[in-house]
Amino acid sequence: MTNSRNIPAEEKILDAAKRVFENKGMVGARMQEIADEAKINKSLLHYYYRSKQKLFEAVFKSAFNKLAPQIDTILSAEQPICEKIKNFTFNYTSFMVKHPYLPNFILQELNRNPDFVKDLISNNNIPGMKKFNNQIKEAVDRKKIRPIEAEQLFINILALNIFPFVGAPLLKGFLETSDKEFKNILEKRKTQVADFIIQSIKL
Amino acid sequence: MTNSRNIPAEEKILDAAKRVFENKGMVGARMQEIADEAKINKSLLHYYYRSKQKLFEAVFKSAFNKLAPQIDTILSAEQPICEKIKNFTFNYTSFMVKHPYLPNFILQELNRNPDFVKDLISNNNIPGMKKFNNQIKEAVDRKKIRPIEAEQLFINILALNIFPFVGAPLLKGFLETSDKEFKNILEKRKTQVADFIIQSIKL
DNA sequence: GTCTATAGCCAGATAGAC
DNA sequence: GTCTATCTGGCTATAGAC
Repeated sequence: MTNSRNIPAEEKILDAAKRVFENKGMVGARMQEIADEAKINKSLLHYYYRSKQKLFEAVFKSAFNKLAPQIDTILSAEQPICEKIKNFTFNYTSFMVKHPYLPNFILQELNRNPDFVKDLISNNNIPGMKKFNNQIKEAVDRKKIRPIEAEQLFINILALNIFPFVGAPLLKGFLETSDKEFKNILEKRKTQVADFIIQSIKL
Repeated sequence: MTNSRNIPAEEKILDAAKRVFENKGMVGARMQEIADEAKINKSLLHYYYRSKQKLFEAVFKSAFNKLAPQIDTILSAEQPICEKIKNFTFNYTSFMVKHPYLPNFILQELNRNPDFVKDLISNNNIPGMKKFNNQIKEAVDRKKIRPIEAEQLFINILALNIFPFVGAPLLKGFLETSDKEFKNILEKRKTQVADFIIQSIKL
């Protein structure tokens, strides 16, 4: 029964909530700020989402459901390993440049409440490590790549791709770069990270 | 004029504040919880540190001053590049296994307030990238390592070492490992990360 | 569905006795 | 220096008119 001509209030709220929560986190966010951002009365937030916690969960799930499929491609896409790494690196970094707060938001909230992960991953039909494990074992056995454990390779791939966004302020500090220069560095990483990894595992 | 026989209150407060802030962050921490943790009356916190903000800053600076010198060794230690990477990886991971909340705390707060970095790094007589830049350029020119930009290598080294701690809940979820197994994986990284990097840059 | 007003709680900070 | 009691403000959440 929502007003169907304009953008429905429920949607405006969720959009605003995403912006505020992703910036300030669950604890730092204020319902008033979300209402202002949505240009809507504060009590409507409760009308549509009952509580701050419920609104937060809607935002968090939506964010996680954006990130998880990206990561999943590394695990289960049907591609030779090197091609996979190249594609993932390029796609992931392109995506994150557009949503730079996303990884930080997710990691911050997961560290606050580590139990979240289990629900989310099992609900999200993620095939887990099995397939990736097999792919790496096979590639090692057939002497296509140097011996490496699938787990360690997986961590390395995620680390090299995700950390530049989570650690941006630290990196900017040590590198003494402006925001613009840093963006440039990220741009280069779209291809260089894959090269770095492949160089390390190729025979 | 502080009581000098027992552990001084000021010190007990700072210790307790470290534990609480590093767990909950500035916004999530409660003065009452810090007081309880220190087994001290809440108003003493204000007596010694005036405000939550001031207490937080003391904790944050102390944390940053633990982390920064570690990172600095990558930039300015007098060692051949490969040896440097091996030492850093081993030392950093050993250190972080003992303080697993530290990197997450620092990154979270830096993302909340990115301007912090400038003060901290300039006050901390960190020589910056210059030396590292020269070292890498020279190694490349003398054909000791494959061509790579110092900035990118620096980011890669930090990413591979820091991310496993910041991203632990996410990684545990995807890898489907228990805490114990994950600790084991980290243990292996003390040497494997260096091998991974060196493999990638060696000729 | 949308608004105003306010209840109810909790946290940081201070006053003031000892 | 340390304690108890309390002020003050800010925030989530709800009641109730329209």
